[in-house]
Amino acid sequence: MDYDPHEYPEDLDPRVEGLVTEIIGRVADKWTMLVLEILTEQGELRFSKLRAECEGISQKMLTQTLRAMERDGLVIRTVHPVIPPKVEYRLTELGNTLAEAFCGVWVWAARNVDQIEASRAAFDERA
Amino acid sequence: MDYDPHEYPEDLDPRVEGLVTEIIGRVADKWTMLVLEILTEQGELRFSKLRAECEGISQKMLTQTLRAMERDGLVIRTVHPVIPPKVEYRLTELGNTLAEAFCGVWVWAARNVDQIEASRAAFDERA
DNA sequence: CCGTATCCCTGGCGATACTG
DNA sequence: CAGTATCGCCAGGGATACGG
Repeated sequence: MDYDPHEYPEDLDPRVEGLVTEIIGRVADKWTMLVLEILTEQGELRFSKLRAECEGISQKMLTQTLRAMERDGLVIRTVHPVIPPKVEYRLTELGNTLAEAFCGVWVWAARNVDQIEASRAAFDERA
Repeated sequence: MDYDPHEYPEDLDPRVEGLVTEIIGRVADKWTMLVLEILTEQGELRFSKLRAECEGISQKMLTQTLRAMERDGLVIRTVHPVIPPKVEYRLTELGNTLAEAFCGVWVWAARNVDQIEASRAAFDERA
């Protein structure tokens, strides 16, 4: 290592900048955010319940989203060895902190829905 | 209207829930977040400069992203009637508040890069 | 019930060329 | 320089069927 990372503010360190962008890209997608929100509110849920909550997600996408989240250490997947199978998902501590970080975005969106709709209407009017 | 919206916490109001989800989906994408970040740090930028900062974005995607952000009221587009054309973009007040909301996510990502990488390595190992 | 595998197709996105 | 238009690709994601 050529330099002390503590010389740089976290988000300006060129070593992590690319990684951060990549992680943001991974995590900032519709379904991930929704799963995060749902698990935050409802705690541990089994696959089918989670799917029902996700309104319109396909089984494929939910599985895919959960796998990626598990890989990133955001959720814990618990398989209960019973028949029929029962698999439950809950957030890790890391997942909880991410949900917390995103919380501000949800609040922002809820708070500014009207203004955004108005802006869109005005924009579409001019065109 | 059948009920008083003030009876519900903002994010549980069924009328706005769908809209919020839609807005999140719109706004939580890689390029939007990056543009938000760049304009926050650098203030007003012209198209070409912004493109250079966006490392790997195509002209099409940048135009598209900026249009959508303008429509949502996140950026102001200023056309200087000179030759050659000069167009500058800057955040609106709404854009600034969104950037602020996303700030927590950037900090989270920067702070947890190592843990995420470790989690991924462990996950891939088990497979 | 949960997950994988296969097929298929739409639409997102890059590349390129062209205009004001 | 900034933006639009057109073409073409290929990957994301739905639908379906099957397996543990």
